[in-house]
Amino acid sequence: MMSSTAAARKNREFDPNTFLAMIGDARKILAVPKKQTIFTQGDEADAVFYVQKGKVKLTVVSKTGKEATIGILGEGNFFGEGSLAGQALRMGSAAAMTDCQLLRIEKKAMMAALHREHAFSDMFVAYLLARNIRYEEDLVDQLFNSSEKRLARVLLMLAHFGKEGVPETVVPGISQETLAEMVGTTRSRVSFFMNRFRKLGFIHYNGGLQVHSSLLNVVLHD
Amino acid sequence: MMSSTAAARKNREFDPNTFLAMIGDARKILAVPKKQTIFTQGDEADAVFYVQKGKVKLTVVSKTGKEATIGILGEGNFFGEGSLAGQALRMGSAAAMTDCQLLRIEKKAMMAALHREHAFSDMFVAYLLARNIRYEEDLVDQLFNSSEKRLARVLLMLAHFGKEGVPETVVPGISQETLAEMVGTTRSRVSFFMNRFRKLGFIHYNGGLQVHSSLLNVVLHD
DNA sequence: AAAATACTGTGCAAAATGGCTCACTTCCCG
DNA sequence: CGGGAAGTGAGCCATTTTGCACAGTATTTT
Repeated sequence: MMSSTAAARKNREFDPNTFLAMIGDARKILAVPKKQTIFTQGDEADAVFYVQKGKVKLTVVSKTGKEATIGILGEGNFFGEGSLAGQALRMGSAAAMTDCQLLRIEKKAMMAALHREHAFSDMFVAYLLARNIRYEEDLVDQLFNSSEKRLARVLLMLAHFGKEGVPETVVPGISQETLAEMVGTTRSRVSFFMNRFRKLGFIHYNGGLQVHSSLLNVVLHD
Repeated sequence: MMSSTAAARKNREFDPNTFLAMIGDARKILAVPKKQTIFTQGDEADAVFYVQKGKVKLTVVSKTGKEATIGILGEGNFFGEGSLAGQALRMGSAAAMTDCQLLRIEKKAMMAALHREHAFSDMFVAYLLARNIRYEEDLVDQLFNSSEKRLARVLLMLAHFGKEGVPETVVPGISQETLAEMVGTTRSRVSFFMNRFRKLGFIHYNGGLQVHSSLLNVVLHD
């Protein structure tokens, strides 16, 4: 789940401008206001998106109605790439968590660019590799850890940690419900652990939610 | 987890020969006997592998000693690609489950080929996209489903289902222990469910383990 | 073929989790 | 500004899952 932090950091190499230049004009810049839907599970999938600014939430709804949050993407991330691999329909939904500036790139144009420009496909391969690593980590996390540790990990990944490990405010307006969907547990459980973390001084409410790096102890220790 | 079936099917386009031709000679063909280790978590990572024949198991060991199986890869799959993304050390281990024929490609050669040959990088991008989709599915599966359903899904993915949905023997010699590591539960739980599946006629022991497609009902229904 | 190993089927108590309810508190919108 | 919707903190109890422990059955090894 999530990805902003780690991915964005690893993806410094993806310069939006260089990127833009390569696509030509089969791309549109979209200004999406907070809370607006970008696409919905089941829609036809014929374009890839790139986040230039803002945060996007990806979710999936199961046959039984349960909802899961697959990731929260920030600047420098792609989403909707499934379409490139032949998925005709969106397997999940995407919505803006904050006001966003997105790039919408037609599947055709994207594939043409990938095939044409070395630098572009090099970049995209690097991106996909980074993404793969993150999915693998998430999966391992699910296989190994308890919901408490998974929550701690999600919080740490959502926190940016500015210059000196200074606690930074986590994506403002992320509800316990969403956290539960990312961790794969219930909201009441999240509430329970959040309070525990607060009592132990690992997190702090100050208008927004702040995460202290000592929360790492929860992830590392038993 | 796993991947042989789905991935292998989607990856028909990856013709080993075409593939081989593009790499030049910075690749070695390895014949790895069953049960032999290919690389170990913590080793230096300076090459990518490609499965030409056989099954390979990828595992990770947690700080607390727990073991998880990330995937079982068959023909047409790559592994160890983390190295391409800058991971200096192996994040997990790889071992041959059957006698294998592998291609070992030096990181340098791989990156050069990706940068040089359009067709090759097109192919690799397609591969990575497919891989991403599988990881996403696995993650969603973990977030949504009970361990019983996850086990059912793993069994279905391991089964090949030849021509007409005919039950095929699952990777011979896969222990309940390994299944437990893939599903993210305990062996006793796997034993419990396997017996349930057997009593309900979803699976069948005949020398090896056979999976009946009706097992799908477990995944689909409540 | 005997001995040593690996696998599997069960049973059980302890611990973790899922699902609800209910009482606040906040925040947003008309 | 009031009302309503959304988000939180708690508590409770039925289930599920974990963690062992053990005995019986294959498999391998020597």
